[in-house]
Amino acid sequence: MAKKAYAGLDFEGKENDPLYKRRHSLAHILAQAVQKVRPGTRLGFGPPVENGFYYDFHFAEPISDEDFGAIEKEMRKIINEKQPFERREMTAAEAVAMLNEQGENLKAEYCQDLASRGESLSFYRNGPFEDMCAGPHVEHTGQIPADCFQLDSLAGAYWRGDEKREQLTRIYGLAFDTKAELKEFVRLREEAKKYDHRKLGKELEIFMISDHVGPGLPLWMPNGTVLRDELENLAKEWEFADGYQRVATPHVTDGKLFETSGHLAHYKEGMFPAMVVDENREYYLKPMNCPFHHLIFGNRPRSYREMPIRLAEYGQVYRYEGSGSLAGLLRVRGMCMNDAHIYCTPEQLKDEFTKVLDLHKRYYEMFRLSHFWMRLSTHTPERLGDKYVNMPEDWIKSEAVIKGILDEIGIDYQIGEDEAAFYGPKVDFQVRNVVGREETASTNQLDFAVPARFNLTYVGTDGQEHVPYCIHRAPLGTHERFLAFLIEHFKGAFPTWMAPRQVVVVPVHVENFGDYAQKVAQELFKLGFRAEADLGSDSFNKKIRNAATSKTPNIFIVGEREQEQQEVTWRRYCVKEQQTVPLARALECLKQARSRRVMDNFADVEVLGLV
RNA sequence: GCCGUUUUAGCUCAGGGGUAGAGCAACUCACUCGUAAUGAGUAGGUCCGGGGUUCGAAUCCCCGAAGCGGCUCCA
Repeated sequence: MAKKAYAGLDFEGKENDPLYKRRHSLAHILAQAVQKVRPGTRLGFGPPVENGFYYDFHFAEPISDEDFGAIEKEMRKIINEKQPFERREMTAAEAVAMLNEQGENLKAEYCQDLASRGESLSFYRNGPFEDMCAGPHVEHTGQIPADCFQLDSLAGAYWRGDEKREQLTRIYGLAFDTKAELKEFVRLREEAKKYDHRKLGKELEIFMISDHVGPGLPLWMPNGTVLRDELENLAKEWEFADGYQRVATPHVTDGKLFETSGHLAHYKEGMFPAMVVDENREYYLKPMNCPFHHLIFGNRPRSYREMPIRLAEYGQVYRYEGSGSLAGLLRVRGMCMNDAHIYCTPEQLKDEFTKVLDLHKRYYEMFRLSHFWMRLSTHTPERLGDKYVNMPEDWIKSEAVIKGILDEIGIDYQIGEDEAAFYGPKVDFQVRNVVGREETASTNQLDFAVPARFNLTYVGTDGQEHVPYCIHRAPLGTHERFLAFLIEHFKGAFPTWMAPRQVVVVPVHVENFGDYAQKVAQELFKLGFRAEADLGSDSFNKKIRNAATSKTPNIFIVGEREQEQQEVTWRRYCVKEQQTVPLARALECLKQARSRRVMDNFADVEVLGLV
């Protein structure tokens, strides 16, 4: 069931899909229009993509999205002209000569490469425009509805994805089957902005990023810290049950540690620069926890009898991410990993790796993340000794083991060729949440190289020393990314067990029922709930509104009847109906919801039925 | 890091060469209300930072920072 990955998109077998063809043809139409509006513009690539198409251009003069109107107008004109697409083939020499004569040096270069690989070159012409292209296309431009596309955005993009090459200007366009679908896509995208974790994180006071500290270094506010703590408690419980032991290690270290591990050789530019102190020792902020765990494992001789050894840590790490790639909590420079390293024997590898993948599934199912798939990142033999450790047999063997496990588990997976870590293959989990954000939630690696560098061994049944395998695993990835993802998935409304404020008690009238409200809040507080009575001077309606806009999962309303009967009227954030129940029962239900980690932020989940 | 773009009160935003405006939030007073905004008042700004042009810059120009959309990278 392995699929070939196409840069995050799966176009396999879609070339003949009519929408794919229209998007592809629209890219050509865009290029034709741009060259009309801006003569002398050179062409890069212009493929169809998930929601439309793009084309990369090299402009003589900078362009802005204010030019979109003119370009779109030209595109619609081309569509009106019903230009037929005509395919022709050329020899490489002819094509290169023609492209060079046209001044299309980028295309000519690519053409050269294809020709040297002996590939045949096809060209598509429509109207005055011709582009080297594998096709297929619509028969004529009139087959594209003029109201089903729009130009979307402008972006920089390197020629052939290489940052050392020319920076081109990419124009993105959206295109769908119908105008309604286009409008719906734009609407949903706007809607999703309301749930962006950066917006909700600010509104709900979850985290802040201050320029006084620096970009990519989030400060977790009280509400956000509750979320982290709850997540951490969950992980601790599950890891305890799975036989993990917790460890804690420093944020800085002598750089020799990362020389030994190989990280300094492979990822130095991704680390904060060294601090030189005492006797010119170079200290680094740690970008990874593994070498520390390796030292703990290697602290004394180990026997096969105590394997596997599973060392877990919520470890804070620091990576110098490029300034342009920072994004809210999704890409930061200081982050806390749900990290662990499992040291095991070759015989235990399959079992341990399977358990790790199963743990992922448990988390995703629990958080109702139903759209996830795996990506197996493998090595390429040509880059052994350079990007990858030169241990060809271990690569082949371990990739086969992991493939076997993935096929057995039966979750969809893609192969990411040439994307492994330097010390072994990776298995990433890719997740999509309810607002459509797609992220790598966690990356897990098999490591058959670094333990040996730390001289890690265990004594086997044969009395000989063996080097253990190491599984790096982080099912919740980092606090930062995972919570960013959850904030959006939950649209800011957390289940009772996680919610920063779990219950707010609202009296109908403060003077008359304020004392009872306070008593209810006290009861909740005694049970360890994060609860509060709203005794302020706002109107009753305003208090309900405040409780709702703060996305507090439970509102307890108390008035005359509730006070007399020792009841509360329970209104859940996500549910329209409310119910009046005895206080004792409400407390018991909440306790259950908390201890069972019920996902009561979803409307279909019942809470009152828990007792 | 690269390309494009944005930055005005705690928040969301309007304005624009003659030294700033709204709503919400905050604070004060009155109101005490049965299911999503009670009313009145008060206070609040180095218009991102630095330089330049100008009689005068928040507004125009240059440099920088940060945010956003992409690209590159992502142990």
